[in-house]
Order: sequence, then C-alpha cells, then structure tokens
Amino acid sequence: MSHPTREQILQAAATLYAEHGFRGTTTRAIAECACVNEVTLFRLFGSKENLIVEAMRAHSVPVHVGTLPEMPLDPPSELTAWAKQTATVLVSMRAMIRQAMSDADQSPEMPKCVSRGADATFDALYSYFDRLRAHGFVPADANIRAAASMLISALFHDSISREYMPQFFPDEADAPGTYAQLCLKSVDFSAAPPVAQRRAS
Amino acid sequence: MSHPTREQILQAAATLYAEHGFRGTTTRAIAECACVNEVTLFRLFGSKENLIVEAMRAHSVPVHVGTLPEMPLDPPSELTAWAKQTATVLVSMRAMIRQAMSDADQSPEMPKCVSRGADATFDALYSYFDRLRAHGFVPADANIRAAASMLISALFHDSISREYMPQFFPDEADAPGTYAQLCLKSVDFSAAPPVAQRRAS
DNA sequence: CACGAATGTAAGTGAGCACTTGCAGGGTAT
DNA sequence: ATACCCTGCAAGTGCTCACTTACATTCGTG
Repeated sequence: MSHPTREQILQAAATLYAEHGFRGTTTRAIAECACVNEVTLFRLFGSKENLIVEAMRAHSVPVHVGTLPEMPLDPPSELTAWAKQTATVLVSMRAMIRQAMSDADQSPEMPKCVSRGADATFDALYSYFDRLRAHGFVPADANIRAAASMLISALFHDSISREYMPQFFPDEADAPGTYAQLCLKSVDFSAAPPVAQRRAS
Repeated sequence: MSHPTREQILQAAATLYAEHGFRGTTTRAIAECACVNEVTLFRLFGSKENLIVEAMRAHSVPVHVGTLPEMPLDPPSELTAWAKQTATVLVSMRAMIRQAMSDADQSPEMPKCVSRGADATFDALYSYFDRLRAHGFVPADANIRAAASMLISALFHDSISREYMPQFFPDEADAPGTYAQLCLKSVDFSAAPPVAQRRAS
C-alpha cells in the first residue's frame, strides 16, 4: 500500500526545506506544493518536525557515492571522474546541505543527515587511497587520511560556496579534476608503481 | 558620546543570530539580551532586517587574517602558524557562518559578509604563495591558485563541520598544520630554493 | 450494498511575531 | 528653568503560524 500522497508530501517538504529552511517552510506551503490538504500533513506525520525530518532522511539517502575501482589502474583519471561525480551530487544537494548545517537547533537530526552521506563518501575515498598505497602508487607513510579529508573538503566548500564567491574557486568546468590532481600530488603519487610493495589493509 | 546601547544591541543581535539564524532570532530576544526595550530597536534601526544586517557587517569585519611574512624564510612553519590562526578565527565564527550561508533568501547581504572575509583570506594566502614562487620555493608552473583554494576549503570545512562529524577530520590539535603540509606538497614545495634539493623531514 | 479507511472542507484556537502608538521620566545643553 | 532628545513602559494591531475539531466526500473491498 504505497501511499502516493505520502511521497508527494515528502518530496514537497524536501524541496521547500532546501529553499527556506526549517522555520521558513510552512505547513501550508508544503500542502499547497504537494497538492494535498494541510490537515493531511498532520494526520500522516503528526507534526511539522516529524514530517521534515522524515523528508530529510528520505532525501539524504541517495548519496550514491561515485564509482572508484577495486583495482586502481589509472588513478589520476579514476580520481578525476570520481571527483566530478561527487561534485555533481554535492551541487544538487547544496541548498539542502546549507540549511541542514544551520538547523541543528531545530532538530539535531538534520546535520546527521548530511554527515551520514559525508562519512560514506569519505570511506569510499579513503579505502581507495588505501588500495593505491597497497599497490605502490603512493608511499606507505603518506597521510592518505588527511588527503582524503582535504579533497572532500574542497569539493564540499566548492559546491556550497561557489555561487556566493565564484572568484574564489578554480574554473568550474575542471575544478574537481584540479582538486583530484593536487590531492594526488599531496600524497606523493607516482604514476608507475615500483612493482608490488607491501600489502597494507 | 557614541551610543553604548547601540553597540549592546548589535552585539546581542550578532550573538543570537549565530545561534538561531534570521527567523529564529526575535526582536524581543535581542532586546532582552541587550537589556534595552524592544521599542528602542525599531527606533534605532528601523526594522529587524536592518538591525541584523548591520550587526553582521559589524561583526564580520574582524576577519583579521593571520600574519604571513613578506619575505618567506621557513614556509612550512610559517604556513602552519597561519593555518592555525585562520582556523581559530573560523572556529570562533562557525555558527555565524553557517547561518549566513543559509539565509541568502532572507537578505543577500548575509552570504556576502562571509565571502568578503573569505576573499581577504584567499588574497593573503595567494600572494604569499606567489612570493614562494618568486623566491623559488615552488616551481613556476605550480597551481598555487587551486592549492590556496584547497587549503582554505579544508580549514573552512573543518571549522564548520567538525562538531557534526569529528571522525571525518584529522586530529583537532594539528589539523591545520597537516593541511598546510599537504598543501605545500601539492605545489611541489622544496625547502632550499637556490640549491633545489630534496628536503629532509 | 455496506462498511471503513483515507482524504477534503470549513472553521477556529491560541500563541508568537514584527512593528506601532502614546505617554512619562531623566539627563544635558543652552 | 526650559527645551530637547533619548529611553522606558504599557498596550495594542494585524498578521502568520502550527495544530485541532467536526463533518462531508470518495473509493476500494468484502
């Protein structure tokens, strides 16, 4: 029994929340946007807070991280492709992210919706860097943890701040690739792995 | 005599804004926090929006960027010191930054208060990197623009997101220094400019 | 058809909001 | 002392908000 109205409402709530935040999103506006009666919101979700938190949870899940190969072959292009995918996802969620980061006093659940996605992204990138290390692309003592953090930070800051200060960031078209290249340099990436070094896991 | 009440009010408005954002900050709360009558707010500033925008402008100014020497001598330690100073400033303003980034629909002035500070920070760092290049610390073809952007992005993301996802970032104590070192690596920094050799760590 | 669950409609409640008005006190300068 | 400006105080206006109540309508299923 998949309620179609339920999905409409959650979608409307997520859209309006991204635009206006928690306090700026009224139940009346959600109802209008979802083409349902305002009373239906309360019958289905009980309260505005429940509704919006549920909408956030539903729409922060599709943080399908970009694809990073199990077996690294061409790290620069692989990482560039991943950075571009990640940037695209972040840009599509930038408004929601901005709101959620500032609505911690409304419901502590909102920042968590963001950090969950960020953690998943970080894990994917970190384990890829670990594979690079295992295959000898980067030295064993490289600070891959901090490097992964920095790359994601660059993508994050770019996506949520570029529209306010475009002159701050590299050219939009190849910014993700630029970040990826600098990141690889920062971990002493070398194109030709000196055979197979030690296996780290 | 410079109105003391005026400063009290601006201070209170900035404090409350950082905590609760534009819509969450009521004129009543500002008045109470500043120990003045609510009517005084409107007599002095006309409207809530005027008041808060003015408070933001007044309190986003002290983005006194950290000190970066005109003549670079020991870039790793100089940059580390600067990163730590910048991180401290960012952390002290994190709540205000988060709110301002999400209140663009309330007043387009708010994100500008943030971006102005960021631009000044970027300019300081970029020109320092330019000096590094001029003195031979980094090669002429290094992408110092993107590297400066990435370092600030790392400091930015760290300061505003760490409390929501502490496991994402390097250890708090030396995170700024770590970012600085990785950043220098990403621009092929070499310790000895005239006799370019490998640097010992 | 009968029943019940989901939805719509109309109206309203109580609270909080930004902002206003009118008036009274209190300090300062002329 | 008088005039003036700043501030406090009390009360109120008009609006919007989240949320409720009571009743009517639709629709699928047995």
